[in-house]
Amino acid sequence: MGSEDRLQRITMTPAARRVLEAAARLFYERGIHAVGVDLIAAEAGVTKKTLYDRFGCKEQIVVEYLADRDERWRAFLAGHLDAAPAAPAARVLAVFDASREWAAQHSHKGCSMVNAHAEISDPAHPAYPIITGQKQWMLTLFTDLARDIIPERAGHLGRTLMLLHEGALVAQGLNIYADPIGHAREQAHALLAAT
Amino acid sequence: MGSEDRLQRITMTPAARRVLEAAARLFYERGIHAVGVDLIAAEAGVTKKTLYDRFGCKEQIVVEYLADRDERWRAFLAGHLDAAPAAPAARVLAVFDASREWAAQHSHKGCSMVNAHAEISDPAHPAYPIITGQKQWMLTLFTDLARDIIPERAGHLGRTLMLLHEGALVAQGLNIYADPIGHAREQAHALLAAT
DNA sequence: GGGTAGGTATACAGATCGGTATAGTTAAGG
DNA sequence: CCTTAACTATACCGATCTGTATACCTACCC
Repeated sequence: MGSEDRLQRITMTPAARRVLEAAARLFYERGIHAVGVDLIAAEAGVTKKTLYDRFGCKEQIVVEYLADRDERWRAFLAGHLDAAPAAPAARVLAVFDASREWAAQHSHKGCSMVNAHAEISDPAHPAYPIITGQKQWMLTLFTDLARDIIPERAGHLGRTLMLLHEGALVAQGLNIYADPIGHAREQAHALLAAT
Repeated sequence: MGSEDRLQRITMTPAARRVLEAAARLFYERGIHAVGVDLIAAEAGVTKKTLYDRFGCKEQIVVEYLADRDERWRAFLAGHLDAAPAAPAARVLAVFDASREWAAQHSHKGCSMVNAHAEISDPAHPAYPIITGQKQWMLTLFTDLARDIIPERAGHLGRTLMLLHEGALVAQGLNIYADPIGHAREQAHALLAAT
């Protein structure tokens, strides 16, 4: 949480919000390097001057895009976990349910973090820790949930759930077959039942 | 096979080969849009004119890059499958072994097809069928292998293996934890043993 | 021995890139 | 009433982008 605060601190005026919305849509849909600031400004209905007054540089827009997406996803997931039954296995399945719903709404092209990682190679890039941070956080989450099921093999189970989840996101983005997240959920269910 | 022949047909002179090698390395490492033709030509020790005489346009270099990588991977995998025991389960594990070895050698940043898909949004792009084609081919392979184990649930098992495999490639590329492909192999083994 | 294929070297064209400069507008707040 | 923040509009900068043009070299092959 602290890391996002240090990175993502920008006066979120109405125009800035429109810029971020347009940038998020374009970056996700076409890729980061393929989208220029002129296009972002035009799509946001905003002058380039305003854009640069708010964000300073394109790199900062990228950082805000990923940090915002990360924040929204965590909040979305938290909502699903709060609404889920207390049974440990049900909470694991709630993660997959959240992912399926999220994918249907915002991400038909796979995980934005994975996609961004394909374009951002330099670990010194300010957006880099956001990408790896979310994945580490997800692994920790799965491991924590696994600890309530089989404490002695929490790490092992957590890593397996992570694999199923990431694989499902890729399969969903590349349209390899229908409803891979549902399939992953089913596999997770079988895995937990066998324990 | 037929589709690659139609797409990838370029006179592979020594200079063209050097261009392709440089482009493959740079595209994979830094992303496709982030790498310019001038850099490719310089790294290949070749004039821009030669580059354009061989490939015509940058897009064609991208196509050759992905088609070549796809071809190499399939040949690499075929070698591992040929060397594997005839037992169906062993052949499944051989795929994961091949992936682990391939990743250690050529791909520390995840699957080049998935990464390229993050940058190529347009399905009309000539490289698009190469990307989706490889994933479909892998799903078919897993399903065919699964058919020799439990014919009545081959599709189901094939999709699960695909999930584990894709998830492992992502986890490996993002460095989420150590040796995810080995972990996926282990899970595949447990899955087949339980059948 | 002349044509052709595969090169090198260099210069350039037109578009687009990220980013800046200048000038003016509008609304809120002490 | 005057300042300031948040904007619009437009023009511009230098760098970099994909792609082309011109001229020359060299080996091979019929």
